[in-house]
Amino acid sequence: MQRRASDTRDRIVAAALEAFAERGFDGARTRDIAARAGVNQGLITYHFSSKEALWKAAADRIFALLGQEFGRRLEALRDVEPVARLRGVARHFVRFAAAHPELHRFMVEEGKSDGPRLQWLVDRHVRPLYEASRELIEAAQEEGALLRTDPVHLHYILIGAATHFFVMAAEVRRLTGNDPMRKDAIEAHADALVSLLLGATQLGARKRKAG
Amino acid sequence: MQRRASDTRDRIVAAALEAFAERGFDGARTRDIAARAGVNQGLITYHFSSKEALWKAAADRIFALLGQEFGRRLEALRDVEPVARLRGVARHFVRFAAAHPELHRFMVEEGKSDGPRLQWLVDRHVRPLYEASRELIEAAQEEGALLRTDPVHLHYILIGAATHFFVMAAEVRRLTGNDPMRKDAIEAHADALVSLLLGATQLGARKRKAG
DNA sequence: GTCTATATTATGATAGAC
DNA sequence: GTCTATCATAATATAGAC
Repeated sequence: MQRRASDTRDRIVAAALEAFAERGFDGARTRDIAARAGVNQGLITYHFSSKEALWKAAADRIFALLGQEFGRRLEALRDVEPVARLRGVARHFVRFAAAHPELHRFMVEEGKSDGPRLQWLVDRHVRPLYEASRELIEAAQEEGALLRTDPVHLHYILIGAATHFFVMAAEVRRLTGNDPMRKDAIEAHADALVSLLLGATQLGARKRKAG
Repeated sequence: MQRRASDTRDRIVAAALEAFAERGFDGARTRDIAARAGVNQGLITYHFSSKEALWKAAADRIFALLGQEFGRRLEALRDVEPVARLRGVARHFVRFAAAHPELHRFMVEEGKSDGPRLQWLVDRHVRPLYEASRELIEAAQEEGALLRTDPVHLHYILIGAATHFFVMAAEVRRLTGNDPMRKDAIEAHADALVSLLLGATQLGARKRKAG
């Protein structure tokens, strides 16, 4: 019984995440979410008291997955030098963006205009990730391997560059006829991003710290 | 009379563009658009037969502005070498993204999921711009100044990197306390992007002009 | 826990006064 | 051209059967 309820809750949250990412908070319809989850609309009010509570559960779900993935990744990369660590994180981030474009669609929906939902998101999820990102960036900058600019610019450049191709997957498909979610396309995108960010500075901005 | 009607029409379209960019097609309310334009809701149906027609007028408005701006820019840069041309266009693109974040918010709203509106957008506005972008990229690649990857990756990397910082302006403000739309922030963002993209040195990228 | 109603509100579009 | 008033529909949230 409790097991079954938990499954239902989970299916609703997963469906809600998709819907909120695709159409935004206002655009998403609870009836549509219920239909995607294969349950009745009344159940949403039962498991979550309101649309906003459901939205928060959806946000928590995808950020939990992100944190889990990158916690593992950072753990594995703990002992390598900062540049290789940033390279590994950037590549992993591209793969995550391709596997879960709903995260970035969700974020763009809310990050555009201010309001209580954005405030909640920034306080609860965005700020910790931003601090971690900034640490990676600053460490790479101290090694002389990364452009010395205010990390906030590099942070948003990295996110935008890594995710836009997948966020706009439908446009890419219509424009090119190819699927951006194909494995080779994902890896090509990661290659390009990492090269631009860390690898291909022709004029020698890169400086090795030690051997 | 006709002059006044034209003004009203224009105010409605401008308000609609903001609303559609912020909340998407479904999220935007015609009553809210009317309020922003300072007119009655009934007038929208008078000037535009439907919400969708208003949406198309809003898209045409912002893409006309973009085409106008970049037509001028490309004209001015016609005789310079491809690398400098791409550099100039990229810098100008960052400034445009800061001045008109509504374009990219609007595009993300529609580019996420397929449908008749996206099809209309791609056929009418996106494809011509993509072809022009690809020409610039390929010319710079032939000079050996730009990473040799499928231009589609560089195109979306460029757009994402240039615009995300401004698309997410509200998040940036909450996160950092600073306004990404300030002139120095815009130029710093453009500097960072151009440096990463074309491998320019941190210091003298802007001083070197044609020749 | 899950469903079938239904209450209440807000939406896009219309009709008609001025 | 612009407004007020209203229709028909669809939204979230609620009530209550099972």
